[in-house]
Amino acid sequence: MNLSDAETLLAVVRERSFSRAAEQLRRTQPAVSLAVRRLEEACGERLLDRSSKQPRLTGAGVLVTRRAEQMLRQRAALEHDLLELRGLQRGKLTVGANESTAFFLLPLVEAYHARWPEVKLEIRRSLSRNIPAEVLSGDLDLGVVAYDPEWHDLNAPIVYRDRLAFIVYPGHPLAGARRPVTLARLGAERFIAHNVVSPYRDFTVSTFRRLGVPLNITVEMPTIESIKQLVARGLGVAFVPRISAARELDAGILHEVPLHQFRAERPLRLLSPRRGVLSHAARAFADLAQPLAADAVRYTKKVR
Amino acid sequence: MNLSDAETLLAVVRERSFSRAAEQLRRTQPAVSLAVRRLEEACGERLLDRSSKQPRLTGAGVLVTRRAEQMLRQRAALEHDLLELRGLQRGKLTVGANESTAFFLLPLVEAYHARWPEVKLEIRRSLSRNIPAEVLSGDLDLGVVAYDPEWHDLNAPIVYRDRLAFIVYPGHPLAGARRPVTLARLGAERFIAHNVVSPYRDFTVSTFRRLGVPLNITVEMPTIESIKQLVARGLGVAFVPRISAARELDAGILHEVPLHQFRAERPLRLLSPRRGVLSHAARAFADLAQPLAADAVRYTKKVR
DNA sequence: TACTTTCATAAACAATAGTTATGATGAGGC
DNA sequence: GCCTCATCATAACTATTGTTTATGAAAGTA
Repeated sequence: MNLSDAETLLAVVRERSFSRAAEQLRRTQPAVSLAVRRLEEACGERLLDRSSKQPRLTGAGVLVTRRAEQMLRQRAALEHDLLELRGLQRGKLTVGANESTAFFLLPLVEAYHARWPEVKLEIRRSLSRNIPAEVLSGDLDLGVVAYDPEWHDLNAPIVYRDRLAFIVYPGHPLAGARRPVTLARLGAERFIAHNVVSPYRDFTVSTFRRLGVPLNITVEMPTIESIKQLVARGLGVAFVPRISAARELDAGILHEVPLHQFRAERPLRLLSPRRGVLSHAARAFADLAQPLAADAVRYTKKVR
Repeated sequence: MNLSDAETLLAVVRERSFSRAAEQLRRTQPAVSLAVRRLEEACGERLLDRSSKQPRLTGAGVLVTRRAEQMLRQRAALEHDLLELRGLQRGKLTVGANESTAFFLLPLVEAYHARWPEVKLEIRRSLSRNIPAEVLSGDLDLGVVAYDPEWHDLNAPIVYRDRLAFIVYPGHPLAGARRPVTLARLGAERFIAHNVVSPYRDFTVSTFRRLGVPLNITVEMPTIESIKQLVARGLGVAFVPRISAARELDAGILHEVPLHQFRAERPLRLLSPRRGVLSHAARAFADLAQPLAADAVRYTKKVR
């Protein structure tokens, strides 16, 4: 059984004539006759009674047309689905990020969702080092990491440059500092740190050690959000990715203090499979990330 | 888009391999590759991501397989429908008859329905003279009439021989008559007649006239059923098709009186289109009518 | 009865799908 | 790290299928 033959049968029924059906389908009349015959042979039943003036459906013909209509409806629905998918009125997109890079995604998610509300966008927390493999395996459509995986089958363009910001609460003695502060002056501070191993944390610990400055970590918290809250309440100071504290810094809830001798800047990269198929939804996300990234780069440069 | 290509895609997804799918479908591997590619070209989307070890469905692929499954399910359902139709577990059959021939159909309907309860059997009352045209036009699948239409495009085999029975109520003076009664003795009877013009009635009226016997019609009734009831209550006598009174005659509610000089026997014919398609349901009905008819013929002959 | 319309059929041609042979690519074993 | 095996892609060729052109048969219509 063949969809185009089914279409032909329906045309014959609709037009009540083989020749008119042929005309409408831009075929010749024998082609229509043969199509109907093919169907009849496939079904082992006569589908049209040609004995009277107008072709009439037989009982079997009624069954066949009913099912054929269903099938063609499915095909039409599929075409519609695909159009939607292409127009991003449908689809699913899973982006992997770890806790700190997730902050970078927030404004992107917002923009993406505003533009294409019908695409289901999922940000999946994942261990930074697993993300490349997950992108490659297809578990993730895209990934955001703070390092270059240097895998030949992954694209990993830089989409953002973030840096660690040293934050304090507004009443802190350093809060108003205009000029960069030396790291040595932080030896007396009580630090609130992330209890997850990350490149940022490693860098911080090793830099302090190198300069012989004591790093006094008094509290460890599982999320950046909780770290910011503690800092805002004056319980300590912290290093956090700047993007993750942007809102609080703007609002004056937290203050950033510029530092000498400490520059923890990491480019964020958007990982996508080089060979695999990027969905329309993923491509749109990447396209959206690019200009936003440019802005972000300019912004961080200006501030720095 | 093509159902067999859709099947191929599903096989690839199921087997997670082009070559295994090919094996299962009794095709070569390139045939499978081409089928998938055809689908992809038809959709304008990649459907399978071949970059990883196992082919993976893309978003578009998920949409396509979902719809393809639906379509194939429809096709399977259609096959099932056709099997049912062929096995008479489904279908519809419309048989045309007029009021008197309908009685002939009663035992047939019973037998047919008992054998194939899933076939919707409709007995449609129709004017006798219209039935041939309705069979030909397809409004009726079959027709039963008491005359030979002699249309070259209708089959009209005799399936039953019925005759007019002269019926009286059990207490009637003629009720017990062993030997045939002459028509002249009926001149004093009060007749209950059908108020519909029919070959039977015409024959009766003209026979009485020819023999100079008065035909005293005191009541006219619209249905045979009502005539029988009046006769049973002793309100008069009547001529009715024997088949229509068979039950009452057997039960002794009515008595048949054999007559001299009066033999109104008409063969009932089953009309079917000679060129058009007979449904399985109709053919089964005709096949059922044939042996039953033979019995009936023997039976009436015996009684006569 | 001749004419017209409609569908069926046959032969030739065109298009499509399938096969064989071979190449590219990546995974796994040594 | 190199080789081998497995898997899918590609190209050329072949087979199959579908379409057209040409014609015939049947039935309705003037």
